[in-house]
Amino acid sequence: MTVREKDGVTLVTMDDDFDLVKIFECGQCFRWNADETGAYTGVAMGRPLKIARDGDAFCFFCSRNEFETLWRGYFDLDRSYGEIRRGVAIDDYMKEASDFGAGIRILRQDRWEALCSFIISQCNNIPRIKKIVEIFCRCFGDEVSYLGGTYYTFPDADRVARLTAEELAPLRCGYRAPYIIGAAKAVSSGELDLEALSREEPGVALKTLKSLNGVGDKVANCVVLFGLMMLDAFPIDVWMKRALKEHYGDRFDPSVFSPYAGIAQQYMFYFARSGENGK
DNA sequence: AAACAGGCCTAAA
DNA sequence: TTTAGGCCTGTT
Repeated sequence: MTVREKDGVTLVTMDDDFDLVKIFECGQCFRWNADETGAYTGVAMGRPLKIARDGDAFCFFCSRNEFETLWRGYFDLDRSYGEIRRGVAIDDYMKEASDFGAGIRILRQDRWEALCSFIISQCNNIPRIKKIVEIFCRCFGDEVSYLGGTYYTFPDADRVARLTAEELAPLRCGYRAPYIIGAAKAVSSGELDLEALSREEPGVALKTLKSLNGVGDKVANCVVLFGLMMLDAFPIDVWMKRALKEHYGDRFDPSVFSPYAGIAQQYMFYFARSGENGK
C-alpha cells in the first residue's frame, strides 16, 4: 500500500483486497451510497468521506492525516484479507463464495452505531434499513458540510437516550423504537460499556448484548462482528441458514473457519444473496 | 388482499 | 429446548 497526498486529497494504492462495491454492498453497513460515477460517499465516526476509484488507486477526499488517523483503521487496511480469503476456502463451495466476494473487507464501525443499526435491521430489508437510518441521522444527528453538500452524523447514545418513542415516529421503525431507546439508555448511563465490551471474550460480549431488550442472537452476533470487530463471530440470518443447510446439512460448526468465521460468513452471505436483484 | 421481510419476545408444550 | 403467534411498516 502506498499513500500520498496530492492537491488536498489522498491517493492510496492497494495491494490487498479492496473493492468499494463489495465492501459497501455486502450488507455490513447502511450509510454509504454510490453516485453516478461509482464513487461512494458516507459518514462514519462523525466524519463524511468520499472515495473514488482513480485508475489503479483510490482517491480518498480527505487529508493524509485524516486518512491515517481515521480511515486506515476504519477500512482495516493493515490486515491481509487476501490471505484470510484463501484460508477460509476450505472446500469447493467456499472457494467459489470467497472468489466471488474477493475485495470485501470488514469495516471497523462505530460500536453504538452498529448496535443501533442492527436493532433496526431486524425483519427489514436493506433499502428500508438505510432509509430509517438516514432519517434518524437527519432528525437527531449533527449537520456537517462537506464538498458542497450537507451530511448528518449518526446521533450519539446520549442524545437518543433523551428521546421518547413518540419522537422516533418519523423513522417509521415501528416496534423497534423502544428497543433503540432502551439500548441508548444502557449505553448512555454507562450500564453498557461497549468500549470495555470490545476487550472481553466474544462469548461474554454476546451474552451481554443479548441482555438488551430487542437484541437476540442474530443482532448480537452482528454487533460483535461489525461493531466490536471480533472477526470470529458468525451471525446466522435466513440467508445463511439456507446456505448452510444446502451445503453443509443440518449441523455446522463455524469454528472450522476460526479465527475468521465472521469473514467466511460474509463471503457466504454475499454469495448467497447475489441472486437477488436490486435489494 | 394476504403474505412476507437480513428477528425478537412471550407463552405454552 | 423447541414452537407458534404477534408485532410496526412497506412492498409485492
